[in-house]
Amino acid sequence: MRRIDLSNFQVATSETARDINRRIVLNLIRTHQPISRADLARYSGLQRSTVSVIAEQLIKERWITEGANGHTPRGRRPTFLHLNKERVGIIGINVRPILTTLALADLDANFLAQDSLPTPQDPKQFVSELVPRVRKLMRARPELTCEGIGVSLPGRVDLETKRLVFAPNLGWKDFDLKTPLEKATGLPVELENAANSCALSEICFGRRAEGLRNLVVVTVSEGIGCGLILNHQLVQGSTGTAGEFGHAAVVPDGLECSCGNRGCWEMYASNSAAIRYYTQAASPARATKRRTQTAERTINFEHLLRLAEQGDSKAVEALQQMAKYLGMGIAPIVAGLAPDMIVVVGEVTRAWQQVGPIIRETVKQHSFTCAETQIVPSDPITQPRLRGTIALVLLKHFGAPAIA
Amino acid sequence: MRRIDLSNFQVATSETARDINRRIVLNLIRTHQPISRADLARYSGLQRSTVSVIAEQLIKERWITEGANGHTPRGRRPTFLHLNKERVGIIGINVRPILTTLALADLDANFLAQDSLPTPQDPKQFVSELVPRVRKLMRARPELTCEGIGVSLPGRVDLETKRLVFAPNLGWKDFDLKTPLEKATGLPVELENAANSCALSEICFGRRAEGLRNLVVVTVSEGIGCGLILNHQLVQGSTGTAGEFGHAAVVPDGLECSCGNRGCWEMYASNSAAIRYYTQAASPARATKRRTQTAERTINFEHLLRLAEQGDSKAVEALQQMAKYLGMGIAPIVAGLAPDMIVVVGEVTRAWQQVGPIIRETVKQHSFTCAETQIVPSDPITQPRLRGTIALVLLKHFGAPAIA
DNA sequence: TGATATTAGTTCGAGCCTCGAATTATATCG
DNA sequence: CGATATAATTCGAGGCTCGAACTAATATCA
Repeated sequence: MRRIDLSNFQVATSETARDINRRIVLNLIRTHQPISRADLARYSGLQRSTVSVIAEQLIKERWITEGANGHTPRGRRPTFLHLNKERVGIIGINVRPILTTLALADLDANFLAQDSLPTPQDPKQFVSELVPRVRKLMRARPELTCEGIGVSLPGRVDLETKRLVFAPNLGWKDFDLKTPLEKATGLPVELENAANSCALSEICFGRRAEGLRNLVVVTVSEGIGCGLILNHQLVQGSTGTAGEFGHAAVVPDGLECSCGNRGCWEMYASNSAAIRYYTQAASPARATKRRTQTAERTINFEHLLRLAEQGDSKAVEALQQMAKYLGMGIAPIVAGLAPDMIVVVGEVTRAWQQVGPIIRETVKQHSFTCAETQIVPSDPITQPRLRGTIALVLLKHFGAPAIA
Repeated sequence: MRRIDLSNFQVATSETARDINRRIVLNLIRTHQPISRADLARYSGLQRSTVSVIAEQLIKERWITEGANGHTPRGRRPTFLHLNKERVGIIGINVRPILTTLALADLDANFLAQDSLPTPQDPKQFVSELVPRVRKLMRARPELTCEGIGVSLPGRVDLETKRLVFAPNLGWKDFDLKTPLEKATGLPVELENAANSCALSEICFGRRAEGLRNLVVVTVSEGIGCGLILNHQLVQGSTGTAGEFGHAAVVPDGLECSCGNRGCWEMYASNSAAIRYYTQAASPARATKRRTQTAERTINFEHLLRLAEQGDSKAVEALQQMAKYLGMGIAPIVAGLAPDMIVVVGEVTRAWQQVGPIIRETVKQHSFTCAETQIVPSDPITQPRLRGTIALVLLKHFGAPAIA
């Protein structure tokens, strides 16, 4: 039961009921397509007449189209409805420190065209390089009306100003990406943290996680980020910085982190940490802090994974150590939020056969009730970071209406 | 933006708009009373005619009443509306290991009558002792129609079965309190964990926390519990066990906890922990584990607080140690959930002048961005545990409607 | 082959809801 | 007293869902 937010509510008008039911029908079509009007009425509980009117409206607005006829044991054959893939396009942009990928997607969140560019150091230059590529993507399928642009960022976006306020890996500080992108393209732009994007991708399109009420995504790369879906909603916190469990301490008075805190989770369970474990094991005598940092430049995580796959015992041990700390950081999340599922995103999932059992075991040891929480790796094929940006835009039409 | 839950949604009917607007109006009356229809229209954005119809309906159903006339510089005087305190009663029950308190409250969550009883060991006996007292409370103001019973419990309630599944301090195991209480009284019963109740109390009636979007309540007594309000909603987790940050580790391989984990937060920051710190300091030689446990029976936390108030340095140090660990456990919550406010509930708030600054300082040191999160003590006068049970019942009428 | 049963989808009036203009009620001020 | 202003009500227009009645299409069976 939600409390009504008296500082920001929407009253109901005569069209509110339609808005609500239309969104429900649209969602049912998306998840059950192809589906007949009669079945929509059965699934939704609405009258067949009401479904017909809504369907007519959706067809007129070209959100859905009629398809082939279905089969029934007896009686008139149903007309199938399905989402109109020829109507709407969404641009998704996944900004990462080295490479930015972008794509045009249809209503089913299938990618129709993709592109990528090296991420420049300067955010202004980034915008000027990005805009022509966005335009090119839009021209790739000119029959599609572009509904908006979703952007996934390795940082945090201020809830009010929509400015990027914290992106240490990018080196950008307090930059407004939304306004110039909207001006240049004429499309509404939605920004979101990468972990949050992944979380949206999972609950909207995830094979196992779709529709879950409570889900936590843990993105593991140079740092660790968390995307929290609780009560079917993204948790952004008071200023948009929720999810920074990566900077919660797992080792009291441990290693100093760039955030100023000591013993942060991401100092022990990130890709960088695994590399540190490896180099320390490989050359224990020289394992001072300085040495470690220079070593990080010579071996990267990709390399480490390959070594582990080849059976290099030091690499395997480094991954196991990383997995143990991943589990130790996930444990309090399981205890505190009791999500239905935790999805791990990142290169480390490639070694899930070795890493997964250790994470699960550590969580089991360190958390109070994890019986119900599944811990699974994300499928990188689905490109959750990029696909989440599509969800970001689609939720405007498919999400629950803003009411009360 | 919320994703629509396709396994559990409500379509809109012709009455949905009224339901929504009615709840908005009811909330505006509650927070702004006395208030005129014209002002309600201004605050809500609804037409004056619509407000009038809704007000008429609420008056007819005796939720509100017309009061005195107001004053305006010119023009017809407004008729004030306010909640009808003579209409609805709510029974609240706060179950604690030693003492159970219960009260009858009005629509403004003011207590009209209170009662208490020693909590018996046997849950069945508890029900049979409780029921006559509930009936007595209802008879105290026979003109009030009782809307329901809210119960706050030191344990966790399974979301589906509504059974109490985990209440170590009570010694009850998997007990159904709801069904017998509903049968005996004929009233709907809502059960909720005590920390969650406090959280509801704070966002519904709290002086500082009312209406906050993201709030975490930390209840500190023999153990530590957390009530999470995120996006104006209680977070219950997949099975109703969310909030058990008390069983997240703050000390790796630390003291063994009854939950089986090691180094749990509540082993270091609960009242019991403070007592352990005190007894260890008072007789360091005999501070084996066994000794400590027997000592706990001789000194209680109440006693410790009084010693600290009198300036006993060992007692003060014990509280400071407790405060430090409180801060260390709050830090990851601040980092991970970025709430607008953290409210600390428990006896320890009596020593807030000493404890508060240490908590704040520790959190500042150990969390990434706490600039926005206020950390405040709850006011025990407001009886948040008990008042939260009223919120539990009132939210059925004042909460956002279940839609889509 | 034609009657019957069955299912899909449409039509249309009843009833609920909000909106907004017009109207009524009641103040203050010069 | 009349002008002006504010509060509250009245009432028709238009949007919405419901549900009964109706049309359309198909399989079954005598």
